[in-house]
Amino acid sequence: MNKRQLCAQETKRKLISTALELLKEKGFDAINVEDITKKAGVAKGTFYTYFKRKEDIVLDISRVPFSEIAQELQKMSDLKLIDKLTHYFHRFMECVESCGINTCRQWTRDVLDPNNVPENKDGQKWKYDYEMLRDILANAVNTGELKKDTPVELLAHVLICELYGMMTCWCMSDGKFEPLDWTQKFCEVQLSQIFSQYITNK
Amino acid sequence: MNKRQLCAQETKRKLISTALELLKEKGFDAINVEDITKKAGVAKGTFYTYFKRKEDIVLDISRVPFSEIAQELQKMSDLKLIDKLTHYFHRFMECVESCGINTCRQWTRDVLDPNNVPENKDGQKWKYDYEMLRDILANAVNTGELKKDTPVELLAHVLICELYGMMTCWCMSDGKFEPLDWTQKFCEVQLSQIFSQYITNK
DNA sequence: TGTAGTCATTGACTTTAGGTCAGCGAAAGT
DNA sequence: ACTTTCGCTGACCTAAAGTCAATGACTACA
Repeated sequence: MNKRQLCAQETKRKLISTALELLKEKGFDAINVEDITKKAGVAKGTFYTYFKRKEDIVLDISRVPFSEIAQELQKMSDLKLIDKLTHYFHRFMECVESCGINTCRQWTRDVLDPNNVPENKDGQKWKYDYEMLRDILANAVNTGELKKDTPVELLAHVLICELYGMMTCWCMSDGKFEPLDWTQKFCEVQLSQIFSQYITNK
Repeated sequence: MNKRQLCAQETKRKLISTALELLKEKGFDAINVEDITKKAGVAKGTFYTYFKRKEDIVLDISRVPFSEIAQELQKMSDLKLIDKLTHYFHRFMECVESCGINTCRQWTRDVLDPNNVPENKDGQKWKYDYEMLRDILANAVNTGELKKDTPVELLAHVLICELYGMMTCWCMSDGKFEPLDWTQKFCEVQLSQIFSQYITNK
């Protein structure tokens, strides 16, 4: 990687971190592209070298932390199903919370943006999350931790709805509850409940 | 109500129904205020007599159908808890689906809009829905259908997250699954599961 | 029935901010 | 040393949200 590429990478990183700061502080609608570029020390046009639209930078902000969760899960294949799911829920909400409610709110709005929903775009993130959960469950069926007749897809769908719903409700509530507390309670009280009739005692 | 007020009411109704048509067809971002007013046969300025911002009309579209659900539930006080909840989930998703995915998507984006989140604004709709569910559960505790030690708030929260999550995921999926089918399956397979340890056999 | 007042309606106008692009110059390639 | 590449610049463009003074049909009251 040569000097020019390093500079470009640094500029993009600077834009993303500056945008995150401003988003946390003021929210997406209250800032404009020039606010971001001025604070980052570049010209307005530079923004559009890295992001097609103002909204796109929000999706980039979350990309790194979320991709880490997937990597973590692969290293935990020996954990029990409930513990694995608890970890996933916990880490997901941890990412959500660390980005701040303004960022998370705009991220959700972005993902619901018709421009991002079509195939292969960021609106499909929910699908990767769903598939990850489905694979975890399917794996538990294979290892015999869950019964053969477990409705894997339905349960994965229930879980993904719960997760995204928790995030959505948190944003709607304007941060009136602690997402990590609720997640923990949910995992403690409801996770085993949801799986009770499918879990074996192996 | 005099002629002038009737005309005004009719104009607003016309704007709302025209907007719903256009939203279903093209989506929020693809239409502008003039598209709505032209098709409704009024001038652009008239729009702003009834709605402060372009976004506000979407919230009004959903107000009537959703308020009907609350009324229905009050007439069903003799139903069993699970049946009551099943009805609520079913009717909620029916409203969601009948508005069309574009409208629903924008409605969710609207409700997440920082301008609508503060106290007393439409962003708090989730709270009314949560309170409605909480009251249904609290009532079931009073009648003895649920045990005294039922964690009413946690369960109401789980349900509201599931409901809003289902809607959010449907929008994100670009309509790749049938919300009514999924709701029905969820109610059949999971509702009794969620309450299993709290339900009495009275 | 006449007249003063109200208010829904109008559409030209303002404003704002997202997005474009031709040109620049430092770095890379030869 | 010369050419090419490409990240960066910022003045400029443009679309569309939102404003407002003027209008005239309707209401209210004498």
